[in-house]
Amino acid sequence: MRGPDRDGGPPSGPGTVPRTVPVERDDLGGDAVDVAPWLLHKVLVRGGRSGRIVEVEAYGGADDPASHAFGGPTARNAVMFGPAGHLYVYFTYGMHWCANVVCGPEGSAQAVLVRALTPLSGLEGMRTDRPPTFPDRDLCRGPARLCRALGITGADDGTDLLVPDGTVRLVDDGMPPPGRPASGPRIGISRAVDRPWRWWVTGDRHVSGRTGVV
DNA sequence: CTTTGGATCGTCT
DNA sequence: GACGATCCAAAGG
Repeated sequence: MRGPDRDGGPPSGPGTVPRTVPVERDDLGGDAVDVAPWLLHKVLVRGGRSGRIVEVEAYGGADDPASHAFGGPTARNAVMFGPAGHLYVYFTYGMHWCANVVCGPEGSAQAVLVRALTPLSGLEGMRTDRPPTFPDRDLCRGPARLCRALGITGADDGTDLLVPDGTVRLVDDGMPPPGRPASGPRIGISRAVDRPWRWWVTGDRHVSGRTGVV
C-alpha cells in the first residue's frame, strides 16, 4: 500500500509529519456553541479508520428545546450529563447511529453532533457493505453515514475520546480550525430552528445538506 | 441537479 | 401511540 493507513496516526511521511497535538479535556469544557466550530478540522479515529471533521452542530442542555437533554436526564442521554470529552451515541429512525462529543461543564449536558468527515484513512474498510459504485465523497457525508463508515454503534456510547489507546479517539494533527467557517440553522430539527448552531468548512464537498447559507 | 415517500424501532408521553 | 439531531432509491428537470 502507499497511503497513510496506519492505525490512528496522522498522515506520515519523511519531512511532512504534522505534530500530533493531544486534545485536552479543558479544550472541550466551554459551551457547545464555542467548542463546535473549534472542532472543525480535528480528526475522529476508530480502529484503522479516520476522517477530518468538516461539519458540526451544537446542542445545549436543559435550555435547548432541540437537545436530547431538554427535559432532564434519561437512560439514553445519560452520557451527555457526564464529563466533557466522552462520546454520546444515539440510535434514531429505527436504523441509524449518530455520534456527539460531550462538552461544557459536567452536568450541563451539552454536546456537539459530528455531521460530516473528510475520509482520511481506512477507506477500504469504510466501503465494505457498500455498493461498488458508492462515491467516496459520500462515505462520511451525514451523521449516520460517518458512524457507519467508522463502525461507531451504541457499544461506543460513553467512550472517553481523549484516551490514547481508546476505541474511538479525537485527535488534533495540527491543522487549525477554519478562520471563517460557514454557519446556519441546524438540520432535521423541529424546535429552536432559529438558532444558527451548525458550522461547516466553507466549500468542502464532504459537507452534508445545503452549503449555500452563511 | 431536485423532490418524494418509505424504511424501521428505541425512546418518551 | 407518536415521533424522530436520517438515509436511500426512484422519478422528474
